[in-house]
Amino acid sequence: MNLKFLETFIWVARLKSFSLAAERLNTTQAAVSHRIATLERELGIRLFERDSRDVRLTPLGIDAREHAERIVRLAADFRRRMINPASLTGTVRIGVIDTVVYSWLPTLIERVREAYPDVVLELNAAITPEISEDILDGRLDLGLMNGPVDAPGLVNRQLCTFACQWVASPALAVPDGPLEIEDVARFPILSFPTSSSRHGSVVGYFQRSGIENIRLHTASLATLIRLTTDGVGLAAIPTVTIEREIASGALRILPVRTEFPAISLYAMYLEMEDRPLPPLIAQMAADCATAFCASRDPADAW
Amino acid sequence: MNLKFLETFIWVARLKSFSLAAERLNTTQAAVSHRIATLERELGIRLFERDSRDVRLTPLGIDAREHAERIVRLAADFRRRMINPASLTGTVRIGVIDTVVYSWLPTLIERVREAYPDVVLELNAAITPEISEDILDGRLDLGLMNGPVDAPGLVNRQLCTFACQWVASPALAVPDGPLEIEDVARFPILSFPTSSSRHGSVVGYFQRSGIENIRLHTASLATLIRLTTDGVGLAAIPTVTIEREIASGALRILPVRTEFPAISLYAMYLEMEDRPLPPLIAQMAADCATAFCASRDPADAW
DNA sequence: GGTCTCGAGGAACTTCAGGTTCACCGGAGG
DNA sequence: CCTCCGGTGAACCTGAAGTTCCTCGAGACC
Repeated sequence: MNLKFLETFIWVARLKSFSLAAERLNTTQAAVSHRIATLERELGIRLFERDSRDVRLTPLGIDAREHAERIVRLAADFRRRMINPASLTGTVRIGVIDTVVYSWLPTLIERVREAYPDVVLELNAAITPEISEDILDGRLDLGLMNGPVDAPGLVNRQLCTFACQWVASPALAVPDGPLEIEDVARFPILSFPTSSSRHGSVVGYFQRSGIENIRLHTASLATLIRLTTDGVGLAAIPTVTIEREIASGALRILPVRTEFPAISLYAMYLEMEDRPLPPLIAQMAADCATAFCASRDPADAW
Repeated sequence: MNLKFLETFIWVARLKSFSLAAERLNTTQAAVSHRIATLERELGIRLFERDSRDVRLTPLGIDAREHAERIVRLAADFRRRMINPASLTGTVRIGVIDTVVYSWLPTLIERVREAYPDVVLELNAAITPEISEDILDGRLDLGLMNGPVDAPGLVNRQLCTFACQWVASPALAVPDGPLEIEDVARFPILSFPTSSSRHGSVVGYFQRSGIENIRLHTASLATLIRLTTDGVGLAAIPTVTIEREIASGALRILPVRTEFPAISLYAMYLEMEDRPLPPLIAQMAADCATAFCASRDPADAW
């Protein structure tokens, strides 16, 4: 019995397909078929019921899966704990959303450099749905993004939550004092890229209050901030990412009654026997996020 | 990472020697060296401190050993639970002491035949020290004997305890009524083979009462029973092994004040990744022993 | 009904991890 | 100083596992 075989078994069970599991494990479908057949022969039991339609676990297989997952998890844990950080090498491809870039990402990069001097980070700023797809398709190793995302085998690790506030340039003619959501909707709204999860929050925010006709502009966070400081409109942004603009007076927080929902950041990766780094870096990210929140107003970040 | 490598690591840690571990694992010392080196390279840490004197675990190695044992145990457990009994084949070499032969061994053989039809049992009756040595040297797979025995990697599983009573032939001129230990010592004493653990009990029994000069004869249990029924002397024997002789009146139990110590039976085997049968048969032996005790006077067997 | 597609399984060949053999080395001990 | 003992390193070998390619069976679609 072999850990790789158990891992293969788990992936076939998760994805209910030999060929998808093969793809995920970077091997051929025949190899997966062979591994499962070997396991079944070794144990003398049938793990999967196959027909041309799909692949299902047998009752014994369901049992076996639980055991197998425990063993593989324990083995991964062993590696993670025992491995010497200095000996880790290679490249980790990380997908990040802008919110992370503008909060604790620099700290994380610094800490990774210190802890794993021979590890190269390849950072890709993108939006959550793109990142999660890239992780599932093996183009990225780790995502730092909105969550959680539910997909077979995807580990979601919560990092922190950031409060969002409506902000505007002081130059913009926004009345002083408490604002209703309708007051906000009179201005152009600057939102995140159309297919991003954050864009959905903005649209949902107004829909819940029955407001339909809003003027929406979309852009990435950096551009958003720039446009907002330029007085193009209002934006709901995690306050921790615009500390400088608020301090300098380039942006001011608007006291809107209907609170904009906070966003939760997650680290995500596929648990793989031969890739110890993603969970380790996810752990560091959690540490960085916690440290970051501790140094901020608990109303803004927790 | 590979379960076989972890198992090798554990054995080197247990035996504190590469070559002994190699012997135990039926491979060459170079292979063991290679496996450890691979593990150490993979983890980037040193697991053992070697010098010409001996092999010791490093502090990190001590940590690793605990994790490794947990993983290997879980994997063995997985096999044991999932494996289809009907698919098990091969020969299991079992060492048994006579007490087991004369109590529940036939039941065990029957049950094994039913549960594992393709498994061949090779039985060897011997005394405890011989059996345990044969297990440690790989000449036997399982022992059913006195215990416990403490040796690295040896699993001791308690099965049952049998009370021992002094018995004699009614033909022998043993006075009726309660006997003192000194009364017993006046007769020739029939004991177990000199190097057996049971022989030690007999000698110790008299020594504790300060009795030195006893006439001792030694033989295996079967011969012992025969000699005792023939009136050669007295013997302290597990009552459950001489039920027939007592029922027929060939032997009678002597009411000796100083109780002879009961004996505990254990199943013993070396936990090995690729040998699922010994623990399974040990489990069946425990079941047989429990059933056997349940059908006897709880004062005789428990 | 023919045929197209999709996924599992099987056969033959290839690859490489891991094993074996053997020479070497360093310390202990006569 | 020599020898023994036990671990290491290197070269070569073996076999388990992987790859490639083919077959097969079951829908799905025309």
